[in-house]
Amino acid sequence: MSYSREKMTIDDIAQALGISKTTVSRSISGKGRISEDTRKKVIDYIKAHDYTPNPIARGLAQAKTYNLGWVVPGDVDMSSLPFFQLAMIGMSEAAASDDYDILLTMVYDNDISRLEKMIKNRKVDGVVLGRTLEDDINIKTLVKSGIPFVVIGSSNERGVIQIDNDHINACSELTSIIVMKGAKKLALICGSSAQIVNNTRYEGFIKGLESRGMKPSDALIYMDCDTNAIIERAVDEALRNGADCLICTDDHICHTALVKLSTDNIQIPNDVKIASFYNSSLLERNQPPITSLQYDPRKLGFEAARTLIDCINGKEVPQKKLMGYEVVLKGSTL
Amino acid sequence: MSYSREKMTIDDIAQALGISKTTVSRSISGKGRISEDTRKKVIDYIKAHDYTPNPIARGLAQAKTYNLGWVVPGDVDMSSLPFFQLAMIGMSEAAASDDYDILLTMVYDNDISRLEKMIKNRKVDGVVLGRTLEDDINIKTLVKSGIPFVVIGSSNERGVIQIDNDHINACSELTSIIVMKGAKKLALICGSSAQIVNNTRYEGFIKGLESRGMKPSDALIYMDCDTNAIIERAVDEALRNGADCLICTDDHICHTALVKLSTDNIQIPNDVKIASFYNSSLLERNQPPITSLQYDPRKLGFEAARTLIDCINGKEVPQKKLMGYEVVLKGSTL
DNA sequence: TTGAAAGCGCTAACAA
DNA sequence: TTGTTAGCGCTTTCAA
Repeated sequence: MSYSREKMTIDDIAQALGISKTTVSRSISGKGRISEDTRKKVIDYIKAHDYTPNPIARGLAQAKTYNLGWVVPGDVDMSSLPFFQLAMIGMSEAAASDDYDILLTMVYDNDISRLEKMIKNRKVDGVVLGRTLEDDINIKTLVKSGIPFVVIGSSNERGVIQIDNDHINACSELTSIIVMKGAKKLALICGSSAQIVNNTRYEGFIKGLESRGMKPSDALIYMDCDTNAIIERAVDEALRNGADCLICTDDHICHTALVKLSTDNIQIPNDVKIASFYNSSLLERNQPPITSLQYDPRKLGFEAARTLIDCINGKEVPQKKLMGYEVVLKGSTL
Repeated sequence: MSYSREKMTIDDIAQALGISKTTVSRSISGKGRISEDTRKKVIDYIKAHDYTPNPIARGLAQAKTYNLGWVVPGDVDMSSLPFFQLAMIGMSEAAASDDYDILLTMVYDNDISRLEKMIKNRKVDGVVLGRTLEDDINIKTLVKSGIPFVVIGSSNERGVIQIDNDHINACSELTSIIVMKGAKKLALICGSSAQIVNNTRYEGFIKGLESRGMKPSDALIYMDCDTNAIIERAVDEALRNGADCLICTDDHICHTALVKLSTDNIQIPNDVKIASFYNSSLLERNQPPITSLQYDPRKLGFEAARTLIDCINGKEVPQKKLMGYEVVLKGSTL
């Protein structure tokens, strides 16, 4: 294969074959009626001469870019990095199979100018938002712009297409199992309630309790554990109040809790059990291994891109799609 | 701000202001001589009406895309995901400040078709390759294509612009310190020699030994520890041969070694010391904490993008740029 | 089934 | 300093 930079155009092909540009264009796109003969002639010529249409020109003519925007927060903690990377890989697979590319944009809590610019510049045909917040300015911006978009996560905003893990049932199931296995006093150590996913996990937790005939008040709930200090304090307090199992909403929290427990010489699972509603490599080598929920971020990204492309092409898509999960029981809740 | 999709063009502005398209274009780009008066008039109008030029059209006219390609392996192990994510964030910062966007491409060991396509489609003005291999097909492809590109990592290929961590000095320094602190028999557990970085780390290790008057043969060297089984065997053998310190070339290896040591009930640092040539969050919560090298992948990405943009603009850039590091001594080598 | 011609929105020679 | 005029490479009416 040669990547000759000297560009062959649709015109060259037309001339070489003694037909018109239009015919060549139609043969390539498959639009409009064309005789099989000429069509084959064109295709063969293209293959033989290794021609690639210029997508920029096509973009100008069709007002399309064949790019999908991928919007991720630029200031997340280390432990959620793999999630975004995997979702991106999934997206890229779905996109590639439809000849779309992924255009990356970073947003920050106090600065979404890059997203605004990407939209105004019309550099993408649609957008996937990698994470949702309560009262999300990114979503508002996207809605207002009228550009097709899909979010990974859930949203209360009207009409937003959502691809999410089935957090409610997953968290509920894990909670329920833990209660069934004998835990009497659960403590939920929950991350920032600004992130919708944490509220969803909270709901699942409650649902799990109730499925076992317990009430929210039977548990110890610590919301908005944003910093390591707050997490440690929550762990402390939970133990003092007689918690026999700590449930962490993500692995960063769980990790911090584990460090705290280890420092205080508290044994798992003998002194207290622990589980996490999200698992990453951070926890996998812990001794004992940590009971947790397992999702597939890659699939999430894949589905988001597929759905977005359908949107762009004007197909009907479901407003919300939930992906599966696995409950992985390990030594930390024996 | 309004994202009105009804597109204003340069023509509309020209007409509204009673001047020509050219003048408008020149006012915006700053190219060519223009009176301050008309220039200001145009700029004001644009601001007042919230006009944004269509980059696709500009791209077609200038044969530029204002996109940088970001090429990453799609099949890496979990532990190196954060590295790529951070490098990407850095890239995106540098790109944004020059009004470039990042276009993502995934490559696989046995399939670089996405990269080839990105190049042939002319969807990017240049490319950053996120990792280098010995005899790298991606690099060969890029060289052949003639497109400007920069690699993160090192390469033996002629004329390739490289941005890399200063692995040699970093690894040498860490090795040297460990010897100085009393280690007599070092074992190097090294990853795949298909990745250039591992060979570079090996070199640094040797250099460190020699700086203390030791010879390579004074150490135990295990190359190509690609799988967990091989790593564990290497650990086993090293200990049997009297190693008093294991040096792992990356944190995945280190992690696996730690699990093995823990299983075998071998105490760190009393029975054996351990250190890693690369550190990620995987290791940070280990007890005892692990001595390791610390780099800044974000800076690496930033520098790569900056350099690439300079390349694209025809500036002279250094063939190779090395970034700093920190040696972080922790309890695992006490 | 095919072609001519206009146009997508911008840039850049060349003139004036 | 400004304007005229061709394009950039492709798609898409409209006619033939």
